[in-house]
Amino acid sequence: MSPRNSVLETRHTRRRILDRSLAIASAEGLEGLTIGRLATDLGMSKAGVLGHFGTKETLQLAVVDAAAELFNEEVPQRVRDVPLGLPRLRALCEAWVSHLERGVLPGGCFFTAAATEFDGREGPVRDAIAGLNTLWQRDLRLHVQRAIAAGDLPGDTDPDQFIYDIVGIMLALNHFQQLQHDPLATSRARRALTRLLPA
Amino acid sequence: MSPRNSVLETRHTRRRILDRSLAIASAEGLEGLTIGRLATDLGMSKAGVLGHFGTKETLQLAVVDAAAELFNEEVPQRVRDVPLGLPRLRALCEAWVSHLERGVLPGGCFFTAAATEFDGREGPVRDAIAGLNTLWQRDLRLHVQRAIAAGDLPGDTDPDQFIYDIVGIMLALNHFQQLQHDPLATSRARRALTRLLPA
DNA sequence: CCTACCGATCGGTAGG
DNA sequence: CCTACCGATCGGTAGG
Repeated sequence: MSPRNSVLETRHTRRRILDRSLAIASAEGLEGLTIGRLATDLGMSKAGVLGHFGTKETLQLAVVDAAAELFNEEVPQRVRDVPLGLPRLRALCEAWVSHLERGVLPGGCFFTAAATEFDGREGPVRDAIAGLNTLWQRDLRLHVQRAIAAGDLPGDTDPDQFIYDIVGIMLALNHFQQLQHDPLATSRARRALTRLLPA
Repeated sequence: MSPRNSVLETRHTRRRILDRSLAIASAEGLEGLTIGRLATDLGMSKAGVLGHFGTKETLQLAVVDAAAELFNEEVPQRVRDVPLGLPRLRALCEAWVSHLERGVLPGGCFFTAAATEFDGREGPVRDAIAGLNTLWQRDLRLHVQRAIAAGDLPGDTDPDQFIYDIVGIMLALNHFQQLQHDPLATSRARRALTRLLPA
């Protein structure tokens, strides 16, 4: 990578590249993220950037990973002390809304952008995005099932239908926020979630 | 354009370009739609393609227009005989689901793809997408308001919240269909809509 | 980490 | 509608 830099500095540079990549990719997509643009933004050479990842696809995979890590810190980690089942499910959704409300990434939800961009393609990047999506939905389903078992949700609740509804609410939030700049988007999301998740 | 072709042939070529563009753009995005790719697919030269539009941006705007026209034929036009208010709203949503179910475009909903791709940018293409979105939602709102006035929806219904919910259901349909290839996506959408729109 | 390249492709133009 | 170009940028490599 760099014959002059220490391991620590190398790691720090990699982090800088990934942070900038997340910001760019959330707004312009994982293809709009070009090595040249990244190099200019960071005041580096293209070869310097690419040296950390080898190929653009490896960079894209690293960015997807970094996005998953960020989401994990922003949502599940923040509510890990909340009791399992319905309370946890409610807390997860609220943390999710709050994450989008705070505009952590300039282009809104990274995974919505990446999923829409790559759902019509093939390859490891698409697979990584779809896989993380599946994992997250499996996690949500677990809490829905627990809530049903505890009697906090009606016994005839269809867990997958329930997750479908939650995902729809979150996709709509991102949509109204990013495309229409609608300041009421988050309160609409919260209202829809309150209706879905009884107190 | 073409000194050898008649006006009719020219119009036909333009139509061919737009049809192919819609297919490409729904799957690969409006940026992934390149002049060279389009020319190869259609067995034309790049200059031949570009001659119909002048610039790529003009082509993109024409594609957005063509997508709006297609959606109009596929959804509102098909249910224009259904009584206004709740019946019409239900028919519109069903035609919308059916449009996505039939996979009219290979990449799913053009506007979901285009909106996600351009919501972080500026310029006439973004404005066109956002404008059409606003128009369509205004149309939906009209029917919601009529349904409320007719007593077919509760008097305390918030029209914008209602539209938010519908949009979420449709976005989730496209999401589960395109990313997860979930064959149950359409039936989930219909179930969610049935719950929202009383019979 | 850099400079200095490479072939391929981008959007677009000139001229017929 | 075509051929034949243009400069700019793409991802990527060689070599230090």
